[in-house]
Amino acid sequence: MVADTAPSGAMSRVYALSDGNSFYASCERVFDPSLIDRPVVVLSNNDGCVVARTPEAKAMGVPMGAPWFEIRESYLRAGGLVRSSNYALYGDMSRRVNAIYDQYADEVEVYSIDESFLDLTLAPAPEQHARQMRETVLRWTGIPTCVGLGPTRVLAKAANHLAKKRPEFDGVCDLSDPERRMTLLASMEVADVWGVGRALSARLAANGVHTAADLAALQPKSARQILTVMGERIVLELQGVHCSALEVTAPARKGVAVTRSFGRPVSTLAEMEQAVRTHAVRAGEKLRRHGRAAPQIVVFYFTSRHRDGPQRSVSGVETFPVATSDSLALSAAAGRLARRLWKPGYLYTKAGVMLDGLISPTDAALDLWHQPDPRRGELMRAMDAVNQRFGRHALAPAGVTYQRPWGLKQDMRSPRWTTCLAEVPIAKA
DNA sequence: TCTGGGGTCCTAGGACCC
DNA sequence: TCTGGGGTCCTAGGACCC
Repeated sequence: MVADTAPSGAMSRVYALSDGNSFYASCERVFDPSLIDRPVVVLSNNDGCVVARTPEAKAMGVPMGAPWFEIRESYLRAGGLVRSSNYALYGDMSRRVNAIYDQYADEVEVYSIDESFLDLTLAPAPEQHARQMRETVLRWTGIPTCVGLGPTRVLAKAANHLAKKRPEFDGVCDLSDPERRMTLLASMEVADVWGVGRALSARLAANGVHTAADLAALQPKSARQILTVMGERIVLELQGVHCSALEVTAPARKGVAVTRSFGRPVSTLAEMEQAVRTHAVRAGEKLRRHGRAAPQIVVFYFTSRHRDGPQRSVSGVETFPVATSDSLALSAAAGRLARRLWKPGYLYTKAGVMLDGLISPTDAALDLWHQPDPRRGELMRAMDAVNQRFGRHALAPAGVTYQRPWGLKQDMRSPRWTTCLAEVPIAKA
């Protein structure tokens, strides 16, 4: 039996999932018309692998996640175009798109840089409403989107998947109607259901579950046996039973990590120390932006499995007397850990700083012997304000430099068209 | 030369306690 | 003769997501 509303007569809702098509690549196209109708890929940090592809690049057979060094030659030879990722641009475009969603929906949950859940329950004709919204987003920002509609978030996600894959939907798919829903879910592989990855779909296949409709037809109890509570929730939501609401206000951060591959391998302690101290300062900025404090810091670094030579992977932790978001304290601790863990004779390729178990600074355990210096808070606020005004690298603690030979590769980054005054486009008469 | 970065949630199992 | 059992807390690791 298929339940179509939440129990006890609760009002059934209409959720939408709207996302930008090939979002990063679409952002690049908005400001560079020479990319229109051409194959374009956008690369991950460090120009490592492909993270976004225009339909033309997909048609050339470039797989998602393809290592750039592997496809580079043949891709460029075939006329493909490429950009390093430009997060300043994508983040700003995302903000603009969400500002439009806000005008069309009662509530918006920003789920990721290119996806938002919308509550369209009060819209008289949700599908029409979604089509109008889609047109407005395209006209005002230049970003093409697809929208999926359904009574639960899992169904809205599934509908969005169908809207993207099936041109006949023209960018909007509605799974509100139970009969139509079962027909369409039967055409969808179970691995394409939100929350079902490689491991779970293998487990499901062993139980004869191959399509999204098969999964929706399971008894929630058997789903729980096969997939634990997550699976039970997915099945209920596929059946139209509302289990998860929108998270309109972002929940407090639990962890923060800053990790980077090096532009080239690092073999000296001086460089390693500088790298992790720089990561720690960035982590401190994130902590303060989210209003959190870290009780401890973890530093790690390792060599690459993809390289010959001796391998080494280490990590160490230092606990603070009082949870902190002070960049100077974080950086000093990171430096100590880097030294403590150091062993020469290796080509290290990646290092990172992780802060977990974050708390609110006001909950930081008060310690009679370790009273935080109030001037440190002032200093951090001043530093953040200066960097906000004059750019991220304007002011940094000693021992942290942004002239890093070990830093990122991003040789093909487009200008920060919308967020950096020196790089805004100039219209010619 | 060369394979991203940053999150969340859940579970199993060990430590510890009474 | 005979050597408990149940609860809680924490952590590591797996799985998933974009």
